[in-house]
Amino acid sequence: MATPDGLRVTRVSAPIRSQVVDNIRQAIIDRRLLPGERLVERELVESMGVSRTSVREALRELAAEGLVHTVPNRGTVVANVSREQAMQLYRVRATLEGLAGQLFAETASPAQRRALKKAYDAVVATYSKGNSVVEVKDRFFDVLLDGTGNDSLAAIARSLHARVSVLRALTLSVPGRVDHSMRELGDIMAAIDASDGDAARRACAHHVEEAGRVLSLALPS
Amino acid sequence: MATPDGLRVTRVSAPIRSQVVDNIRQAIIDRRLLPGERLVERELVESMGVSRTSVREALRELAAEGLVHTVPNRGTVVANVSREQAMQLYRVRATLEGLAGQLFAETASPAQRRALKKAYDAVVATYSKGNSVVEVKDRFFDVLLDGTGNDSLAAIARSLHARVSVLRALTLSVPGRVDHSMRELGDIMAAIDASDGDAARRACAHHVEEAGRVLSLALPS
DNA sequence: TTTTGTATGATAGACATACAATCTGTCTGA
DNA sequence: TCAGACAGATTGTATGTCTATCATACAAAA
Repeated sequence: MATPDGLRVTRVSAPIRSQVVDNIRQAIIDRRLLPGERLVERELVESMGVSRTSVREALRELAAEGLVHTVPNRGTVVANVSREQAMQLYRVRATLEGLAGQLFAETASPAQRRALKKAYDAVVATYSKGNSVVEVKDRFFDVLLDGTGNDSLAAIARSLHARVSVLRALTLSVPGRVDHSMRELGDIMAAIDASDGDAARRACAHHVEEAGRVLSLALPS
Repeated sequence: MATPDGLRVTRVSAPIRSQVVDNIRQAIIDRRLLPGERLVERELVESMGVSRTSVREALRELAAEGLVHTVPNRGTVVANVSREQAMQLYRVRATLEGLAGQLFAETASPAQRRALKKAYDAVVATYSKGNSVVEVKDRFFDVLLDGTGNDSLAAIARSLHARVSVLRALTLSVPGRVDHSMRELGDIMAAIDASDGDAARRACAHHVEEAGRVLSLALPS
């Protein structure tokens, strides 16, 4: 039977616990919850108006994602990414986003390329105005990951991105970083425009590696 | 105060929940639980002798790992890896294990290299006897991951490995695959012996890609 | 003064129970 | 035949209880 995607019914009632997961995850990514901050079950229960069951199950999910740490009998805290761990994560991210860039350059559809170009233009426009490029750059990489045709890769890359997002404030505070970053983004765009998979891979990997390098300078060792 | 590490008390009792996680995860990896099989909470409660709370929290962790799927109001099943998803996962694995091989070749200590050589010899010996090389080969890659010095990479690679392990029976059933596999392993070992990071990366990636290619032939499309 | 012992409070870990919500069949009656 | 009602099974959520562990404070002893 032909079932057009347009008719597909999205599940209306998401479990409460997944809303709890999303709330806490977003709060961590947005730095409303800072590394090391305790996530006391009772407080979460009260502030979110759900049962302890839902809160605990949500915390298990987040722990498995690596966004929080649970110490037996002591509770859960927002994961604190050490300097060394940050370097490790950036190394993995560089490799994976390199793969993402390559796949996009090699396989993305015209529509996906147009979407990426649009996202890129938004980054440039925001940069020109002197505003923070954080959101638009996230959007750019979101589009890029979607265009890889590899959902597993996208999911893993996004997960890693979330885990290091707690450090993002540091990266951006480094003077001159944003300018370099823009140039690297331009290189990525150029390689993709040329459908040069190998160049796209190198450009994406380089972009993340540079961010990691800058971060290592800004991080308290 | 000098506190020798030898006196440190390791946590005796892991949380029951994590034992439940380990049990189910191992059962999935060992194919005692097959893809699609339902994980009914009540049955798990009875068979493992723990409360429903512990079982549910364990299932949340496994779901976050991607080893099981939870459909709201319908329950949890062992994750079924589609052909396409398998290809995606192998692509990511190839990249990550390539990175692992490179890091090992470039940074592993002499002791770690000896351990890897030992694991390699065990694979060869088992192969010569005509026995299944599954376990010894897992051991080989375990040692390799440990020697990368990148725990984050090791954790992610192991997680991916677990997710595709449900398909392993298929890969091994392909005639001639084991011989090819042994040759690829030899290439990896040679590159690492030569401390040639780039060659090790290519050899490791190639090994996984070949496994994926063979799998794609064996998989019901 | 420093160390050791003890009390206490806060919190998580685990369990049992209860009930609501949802899905999956089966059965019924038009 | 088939829509709809119905029952059973299972998950989703909430709640109360008890225990284990940790942090802290403070008293007692050396």
